[in-house]
Amino acid sequence: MAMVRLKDVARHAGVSITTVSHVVNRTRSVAPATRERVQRAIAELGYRPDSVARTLKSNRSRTIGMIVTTAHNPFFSALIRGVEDHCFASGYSLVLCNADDADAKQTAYLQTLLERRIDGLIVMTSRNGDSFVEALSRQSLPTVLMDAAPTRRPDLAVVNDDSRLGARLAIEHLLERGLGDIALLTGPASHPRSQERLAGALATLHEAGIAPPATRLVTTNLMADGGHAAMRRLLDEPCPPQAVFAFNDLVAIGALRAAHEAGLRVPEALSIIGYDDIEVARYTCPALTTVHQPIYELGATAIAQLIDRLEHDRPFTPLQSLPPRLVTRESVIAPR
Amino acid sequence: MAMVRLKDVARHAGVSITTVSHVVNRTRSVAPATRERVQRAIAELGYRPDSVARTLKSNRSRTIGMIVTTAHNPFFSALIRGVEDHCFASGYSLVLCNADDADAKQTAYLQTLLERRIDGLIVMTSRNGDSFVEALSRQSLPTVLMDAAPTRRPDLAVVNDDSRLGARLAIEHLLERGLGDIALLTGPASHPRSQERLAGALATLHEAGIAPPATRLVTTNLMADGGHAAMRRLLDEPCPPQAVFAFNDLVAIGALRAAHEAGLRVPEALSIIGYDDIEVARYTCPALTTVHQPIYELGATAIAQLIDRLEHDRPFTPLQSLPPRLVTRESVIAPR
DNA sequence: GACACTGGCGCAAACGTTTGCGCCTTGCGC
DNA sequence: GCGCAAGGCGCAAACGTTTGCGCCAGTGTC
Repeated sequence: MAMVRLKDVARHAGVSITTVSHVVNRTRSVAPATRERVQRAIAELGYRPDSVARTLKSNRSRTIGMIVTTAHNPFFSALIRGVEDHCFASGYSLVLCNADDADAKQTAYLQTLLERRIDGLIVMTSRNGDSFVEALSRQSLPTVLMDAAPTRRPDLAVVNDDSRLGARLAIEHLLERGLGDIALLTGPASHPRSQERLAGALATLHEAGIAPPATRLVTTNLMADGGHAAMRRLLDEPCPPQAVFAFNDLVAIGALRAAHEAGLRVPEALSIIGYDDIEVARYTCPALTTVHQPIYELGATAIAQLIDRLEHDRPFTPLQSLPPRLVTRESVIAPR
Repeated sequence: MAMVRLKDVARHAGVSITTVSHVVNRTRSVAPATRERVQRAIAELGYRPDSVARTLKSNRSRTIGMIVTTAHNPFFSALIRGVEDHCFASGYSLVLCNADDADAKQTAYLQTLLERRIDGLIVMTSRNGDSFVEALSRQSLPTVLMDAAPTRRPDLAVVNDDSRLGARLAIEHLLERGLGDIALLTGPASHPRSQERLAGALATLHEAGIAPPATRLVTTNLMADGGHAAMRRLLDEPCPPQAVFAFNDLVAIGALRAAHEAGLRVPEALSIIGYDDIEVARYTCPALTTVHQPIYELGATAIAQLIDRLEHDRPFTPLQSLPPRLVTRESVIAPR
């Protein structure tokens, strides 16, 4: 079925292509009678404007690219969801790219996206490689970085959760419950959020006069298997910790499982607190006490800002940090 | 930074636009000396072809659309991942659309995608609305349906897991363990996979001479909260079942949680089996016995077939059913 | 030495839009 | 009755490619 074009509509309505275009785009006034004739022709023929030709001519694609490191984390589904909803509502399309944190792949994706003339970009990777950052900075492409350090560039914005605060909430909660011997299940050193959480946790402990020994800091891959392995290492030690702060829920779930396998009751023998509040966190046994990130809102904020910039060229807010909050469930021991 | 165009390269290399284009696309022979000159010019200027203009002219966008109902199910992350990886490897881009199973939204997305001249489409929705199916059938757009009934249309292929077999595996496993009183936690009647699983389960039970009463069939929304609610209803009955077959893992996890809350030990007092084998299934306590779907492969198969069709116009295989397999963990009681 | 062929390349017309420029026709003021 | 503004519309040139057609030079054939 051949597509209907502007010229078909024009012929059918007995006007010029120009007029049809102006009717479609409301871009100059057209006599009511003509307009109606054109609109009828559009409806009868089922005309839909070709967005490829539009893009070529007008240099706007109404497409935004999103590069993520997929990490197998349900966290991302919710995030993408937040982005995608808003895109749709504003008539934008989303091109999704899983970059695996591989610098070469990120850069390749960026190239592809540029070739497709995306209007804006959202990047959420745990590590931004050099060649990627460099390639990005050569463009003047409105970009929102998630999980990154703030910058001064006017075409770059950052949207984050306030991980330092989140970590503080977690640690304070444990301390309030009388739990002073806390192990930290961190992420890789290249992961900005992990570093923030680590800094926040350490600062809070420090204020309480606690300086955890090196054995209480275990690096994980931020996935369930990593949490599991880390917890086992901790439990092998002569004197296991009273509590564990896992830097995300997947890690906490792995830790939970390791404790279960070791026959340790949570929270009686060991308290565990997570971070993210992914969907399943409330369904684990025991249900996971965790720091809630406004995941969907994080995505929505990023895209809202981007589209706002594109549509009304409003300047970027350089940094937006959304506050996390504590969700108390069952995996931390009740106060005595 | 203005983009480099074909004409810039042409000027720089002292040849015509035509020649540069042919060098880029390897589409007709060019004298070695000239070719090298052109290639050098391309490298020096950093030329990258504009895929929008290409699409306009050649009517191929190297873009494929994917419409999913996001259902908050980690299942989808893995699936999308499978699709996306293969897309990237073949130089295609993926436009992602969350349609929420809303017919109007699905149709709207389809329109948008058509306007963008996608080359192919992958649809995974639990229910394909009428207006959507009709709009789709008016196009001759190569499309792979996942989770749908096979069709005879040459531009439509279906990729599935063999849910009937999967259900059989689950039920047989329970029967082997001496569990005859089984409740089924199904999905909505509009969900093709659920119907297949239901049919498979019922058939297997029937062969064993068992016909479950209506109270043993509970419909859920295929999410954790639904599984939780369904399980509670079941436990409220005077005589709860010995075993539960949940039609996906999220439902199983909800059920697990409900059993836990009711103080019922799994699997000693109640056996639970799931479906999908999502990442977290192995980390629940007890770890979930479930039917493993080759999720990533499902996605990979769909996209591989689609791209194969687009690139080498190989005809579609109308139906591919990938075999699931049983994964035995801890949530079903051991044989006596 | 005329001829046909071939390899190497360029011209220019598409693809489906958007948009600056400018041409009519009216209507109004004087 | 003339001038002028304004409203209503169309022409044609872009946007950056791909590609059919055809030109030119060089080579081999009889």
